Amino acid sequence: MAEKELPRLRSSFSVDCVIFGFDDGELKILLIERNKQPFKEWKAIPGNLVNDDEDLDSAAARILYELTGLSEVYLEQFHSFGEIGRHPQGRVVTVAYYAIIKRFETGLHPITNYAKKAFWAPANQIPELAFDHNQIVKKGIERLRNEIRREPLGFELLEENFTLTQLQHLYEVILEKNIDKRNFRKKILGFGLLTEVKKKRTGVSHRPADLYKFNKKKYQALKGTGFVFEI
Amino acid sequence: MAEKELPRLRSSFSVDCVIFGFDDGELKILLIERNKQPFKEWKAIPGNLVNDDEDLDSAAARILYELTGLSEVYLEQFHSFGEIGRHPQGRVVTVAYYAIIKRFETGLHPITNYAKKAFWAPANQIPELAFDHNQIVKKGIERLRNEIRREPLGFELLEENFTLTQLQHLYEVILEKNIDKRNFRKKILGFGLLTEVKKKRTGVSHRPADLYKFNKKKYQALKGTGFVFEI
DNA sequence: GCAAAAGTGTTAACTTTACACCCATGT
DNA sequence: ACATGGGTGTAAAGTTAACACTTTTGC
Repeated sequence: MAEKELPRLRSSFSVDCVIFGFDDGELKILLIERNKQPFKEWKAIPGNLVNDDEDLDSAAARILYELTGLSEVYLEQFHSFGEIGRHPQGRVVTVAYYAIIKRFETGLHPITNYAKKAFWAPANQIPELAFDHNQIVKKGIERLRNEIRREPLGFELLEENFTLTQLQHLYEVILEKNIDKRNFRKKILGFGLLTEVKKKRTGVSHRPADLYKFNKKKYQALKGTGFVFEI
Repeated sequence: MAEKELPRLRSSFSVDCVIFGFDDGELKILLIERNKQPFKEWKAIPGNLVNDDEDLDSAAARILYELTGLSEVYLEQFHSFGEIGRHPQGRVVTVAYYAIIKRFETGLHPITNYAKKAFWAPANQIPELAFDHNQIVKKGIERLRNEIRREPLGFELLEENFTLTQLQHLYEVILEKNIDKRNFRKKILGFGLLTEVKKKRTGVSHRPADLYKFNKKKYQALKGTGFVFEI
């Protein structure tokens, strides 16, 4: 902790975001190095106080945008944390969101002053973080693991066009189990939600894989009629 | 709305509880009639501001206790609501919890001043409520419906000893679908989590049903080894 | 031609669904 | 004896799990 006396805040609330990306065959989380007290220079997940004229969802979207420049992103509230001593300057309840972004799309140019820098850390090697952020990250990962089985979130983590092997690998990493290739393909193609696109995947020294993209509109329509995506 | 000018609150947070009971073959929700401005005399779900020296979970437990006298109860946070205009007196973010209680155990003696009276309303006939409480109730019911399929919450709604028909009926009402009697029994007994107790169910003019109770300890143990309860 | 990942079907095990009759009690 | 809900098993359909070889490309 090692903080000096800081002014007391009035009771207040904030939003913190667990931002997931997938790269190098790993699930990653976006961290910042804080540029402000308290916990100045500590690593943390992006978060900030909510403005008086701002919804929670808008605050989460703003924080994400300030950090990544991305705006059309899967973003969902998952839990609020309000232990008495979680913030050294006063009572701050935080509402935690998780976001899923296509990692490759963003160059991480924080247009905000609260982050000295931003970087990706592997989800299973998160360093000690400010506040109760380790707890928030833990709960966020749990939630992602649960949700990704019943909602087609995996596609949000990959480029628009992807191979079935990439997709399978993503599920294997997040769910921490091996999946049979043939059964996986049978099931995922059986949903009829993937459209095959021109064969590509060039530059690899082996047979090039077919590329697919996820048909989001079709999923939305099916979902309305009671269809449940389930891996 | 029809409220007169009221003092502005500082930005603050509260806890609201969707309290479920099951009775007369119906899912019920505990409502109060408010005794205080704003929304004095409106119907609402129980809720209150969180004290400065109180965790969110403790606040939820306190509110439940004040209303029902119950304390060892399934109680879980499910969503926070923070739209800008949701509270007429200022910015109040509320953290919503749902609680599941054995309906018969409590006599509803509110030991609190914020409720004029408390009463049970059928979950599908909720009147117009104060604040955004209708929205909170709606989301709470959705959550219960999802959770009850994967967590053995149904038992929390019944008396300690119950018949399989009662249990089946509960699932039918909450999930809004018919369930085959033989298949239901096969599955639920197959988990090995129900212990048969002395035959009773007296006073009914037909063959008396066997009574069972849920073995919570066994469930906890199994859960630790990866077992998933699923209806 | 070799290394590397892509692609492809069948069978057995298991799970889910559908379905109908006799039983124990109170009146 | 009759009305009422309690209790029971089997077979077909569907789903999941296990498993191995050929194909296409770059080098």
